[in-house]
Amino acid sequence: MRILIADDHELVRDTISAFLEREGGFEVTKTEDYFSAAEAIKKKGPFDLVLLDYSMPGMDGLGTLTAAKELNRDKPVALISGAADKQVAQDALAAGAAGFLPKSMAAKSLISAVKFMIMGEQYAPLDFMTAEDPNLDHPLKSKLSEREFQVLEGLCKGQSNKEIARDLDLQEVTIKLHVKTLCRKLEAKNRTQAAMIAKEEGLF
Amino acid sequence: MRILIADDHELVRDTISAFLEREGGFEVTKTEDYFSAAEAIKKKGPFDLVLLDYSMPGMDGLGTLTAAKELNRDKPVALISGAADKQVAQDALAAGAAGFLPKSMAAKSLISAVKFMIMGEQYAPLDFMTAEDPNLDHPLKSKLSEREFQVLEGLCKGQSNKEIARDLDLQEVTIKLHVKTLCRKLEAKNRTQAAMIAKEEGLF
DNA sequence: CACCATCCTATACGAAAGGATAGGCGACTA
DNA sequence: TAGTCGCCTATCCTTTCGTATAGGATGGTG
Repeated sequence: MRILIADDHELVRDTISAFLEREGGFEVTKTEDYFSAAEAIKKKGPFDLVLLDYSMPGMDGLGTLTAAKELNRDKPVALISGAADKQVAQDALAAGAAGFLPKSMAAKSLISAVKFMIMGEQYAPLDFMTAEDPNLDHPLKSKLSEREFQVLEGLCKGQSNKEIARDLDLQEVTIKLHVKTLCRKLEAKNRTQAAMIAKEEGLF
Repeated sequence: MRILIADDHELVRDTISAFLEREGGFEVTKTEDYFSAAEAIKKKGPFDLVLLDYSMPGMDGLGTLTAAKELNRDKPVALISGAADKQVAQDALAAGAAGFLPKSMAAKSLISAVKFMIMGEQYAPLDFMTAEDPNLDHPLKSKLSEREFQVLEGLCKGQSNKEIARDLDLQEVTIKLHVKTLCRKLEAKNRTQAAMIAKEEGLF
């Protein structure tokens, strides 16, 4: 079985390929960017599996991935990434990627995953895909002040301004103020919409 | 490789086992309920993989699954199901199941999945796990009348009663009524909480 | 220091929401 | 036919929300 691995981090590239060769008995070709990967695919015919780093020179989103897949005559092409989040993984799989491999995954699982994808299945670590998106420091949290954030939490519980005021030991008018500014920042036109936006962001 | 498959539907049991034997070269043992499955595990030693139907005589939730796993000396035990939803699958995987196989899956993928699980990995169909839970006829939908449901949708968009009334071509007072009864049914104390409840149910 | 931002409070007013009660209408059922 | 139920409308009233405007307290910064 022949595998192409393209990653600009030499360490990653070499350890993964060494492991695949030694433990999995695969024949591995290595390149360090997308351009040379494309070259390799053209020259050395379709590989049984192509692993592309999501963030390396030449990679420009999912278009590059589908291009690679065409080059490889529709044989499986998967993404490797150290940083990308669940959303990217889902999009990639929807776009026809054979799989998504976080660099954090266990080496042993890597072999299984590679074999799995070569068989034509789609792979992604279940815990990775299932995990609630902690959204890396919520974009909201940085926009809102501490107080506004607390008030937003109250909104999400369906509390009235008065109740929130009691909980935070403030006056009701103050809560009103926070609700207003908070709605402006979230581009919500009222408390209900603000609460829904927070919910959609996976907050609370 | 030795596999045990336990399913009370004879057709399912036989077709799957026949396929696994012919195409995968596995040695398959069949039983029709959990009790005889447990017997088989005790007698014929640990299997490389045990497939349990989620709804067959003797199965009582996830406890039965972990029990089977112990019996099988911690070798992989997976669930098969025709009807169970994503939530069950997630819980099963969290409880240590080796995988979750909907009966709808392609036979070819079944072989891959079985091999994958025998290697010690966790398997579940990505599209199944990723899909938004259409929650089989939302429990809410049955409690609420058609109108109330439409109004709830408006609430989730953060619309005012007036806006909802315009959209549904009704009077504002009517919307108020629906909001009130809808809140009572959902045990929400106001529109915001009702919207949050709907959101949590994965609605809209 | 003056300046600015954030947070808190106060007063006031119009808009919206929430609650109660009552009645009309169509559909279904005993 | 009368009774029931879901849906719609109406009136009345209270509470809550949303907005505006103004001012005080604090803490950091040039």
